[in-house]
Amino acid sequence: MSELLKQPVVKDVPPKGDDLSAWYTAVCLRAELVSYAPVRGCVVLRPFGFGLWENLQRELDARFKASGHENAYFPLLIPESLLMKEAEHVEGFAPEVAWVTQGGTEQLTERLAIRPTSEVIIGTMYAQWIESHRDLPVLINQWCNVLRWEKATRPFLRTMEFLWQEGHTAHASAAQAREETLKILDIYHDFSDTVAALPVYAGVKSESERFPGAVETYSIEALMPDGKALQSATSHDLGQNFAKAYDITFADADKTIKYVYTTSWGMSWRMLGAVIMAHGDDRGLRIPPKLAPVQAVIVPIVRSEDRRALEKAPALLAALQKAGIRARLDDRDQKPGWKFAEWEIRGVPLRVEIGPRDVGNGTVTIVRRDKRKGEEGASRTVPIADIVRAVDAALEEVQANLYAQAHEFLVSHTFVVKERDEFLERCRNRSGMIDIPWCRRSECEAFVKSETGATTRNLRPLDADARCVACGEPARTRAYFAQSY
RNA sequence: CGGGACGUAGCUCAGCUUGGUAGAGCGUUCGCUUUGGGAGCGAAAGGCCGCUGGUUCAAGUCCAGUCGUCCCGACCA
Repeated sequence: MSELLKQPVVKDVPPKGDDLSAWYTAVCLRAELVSYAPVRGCVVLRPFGFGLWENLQRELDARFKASGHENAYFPLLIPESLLMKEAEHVEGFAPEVAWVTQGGTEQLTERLAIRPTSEVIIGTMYAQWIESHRDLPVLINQWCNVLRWEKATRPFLRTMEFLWQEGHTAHASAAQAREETLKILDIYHDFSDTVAALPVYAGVKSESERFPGAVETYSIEALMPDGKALQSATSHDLGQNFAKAYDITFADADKTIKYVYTTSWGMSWRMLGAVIMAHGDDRGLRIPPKLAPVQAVIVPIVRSEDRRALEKAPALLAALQKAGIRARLDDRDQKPGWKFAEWEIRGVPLRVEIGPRDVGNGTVTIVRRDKRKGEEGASRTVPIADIVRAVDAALEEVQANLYAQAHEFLVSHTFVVKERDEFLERCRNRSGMIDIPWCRRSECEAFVKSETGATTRNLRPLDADARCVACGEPARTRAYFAQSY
């Protein structure tokens, strides 16, 4: 048999390396994360996909709460007159705002924007709520949907309507606002590392990549297998820009009236797109255990004359669930091989097999999704009495291994470049994250973009005097350049 | 929003050039045999040929418009 024919055959999922776009879309649909809806640019988030979102939500929300934030909910619609107040902000979002112009059968006298983000409506409310320095800080987050009239869309990465969380805080001083902005950046970084198993670069955005109306924007940036970067979350220090536009003032301890300093920050379901693309393989998804809606699926193997495995399985399921493991029993009338393939496409981290052999021996077989079939450590057989401990341990191993693989990819595709020609060529051919000393000039960035398609992803402090690799001017920062999603 | 491709069964597609009875594979349903890597045989169901209009005795097929999808750019989380 040829090497080609020995490869596992996966129906409906093209090889990841051939065409990442085709693979990505096929996997999202085939794993039943999303369906296309009869609405342009929108998707239905199916139960398995929503399960991913719920886990992201639970993990992030816990971190927000632990750092003193509370959840609230603000309206979907924003009156046009309010939206227009912050000039830079309006200009940034104008091309992608959708408008409600009619209510019932009557034309509205004032158009209502469907929120593309909620700085405006939340800022307006903060102006009413905040009077004294004793009212600060205000630390509020909301989980909601937003709408942006996108021209080209893909599941999770860019849809017109998407789910996200947006935090909005108000502070008495610039230093406190900056501290908050960075604290949230750390939370996103930690979430990405420990839950999504996705190493990222965190840093500040260049001027041209900054959020409309922000003083500084910070981001975490992940690297995708095709060498393009994916901005996975942003945290904005808005300074007093929004406070001045929406008149958010407070009486300080020194009896003077001052504008507050605000921040805003968000992570969307785009993060799930990053997880799908970064971790998946030719057999489908590989979901980090901490995000997986189903962490372990029990597949009983029965024969017509021997159905004992099916009888044993519910007790295994109960044991796992009692230990807090998100387990599922697949007792459908399908062949085992069919179920193996099905759950692999869906990226369930562990499969627990119990068949006649296991029943005889009092064991179960645990198979890891992150490893290839036959790879060392891919499967282990353990006594039934040890199932909870063994599954827990294996889940941790999968989580750690997915991170390690993604980390290896990021490190091996980050290039510290000193020569201009090499820099431009690596930007052009999507080598990965191209790390250079940079002059921080918008003209320089614009030139690189027009030449190669790459822009700065984010910046961090310069460690030693150097010249900008792109243009030769004195460098003022280090920058990661890459083409981006 | 520019360039390109495409909308026919749940899915992947053939049929269109040259107008004349709606097709295949996979999937689905039922039955029997199977079950440690996507089973076999038999039977069945399943279609406003994206939508609107035009040409024609006759349109899946030709023409126009429209909506949607995918790819490549520009824009964006």
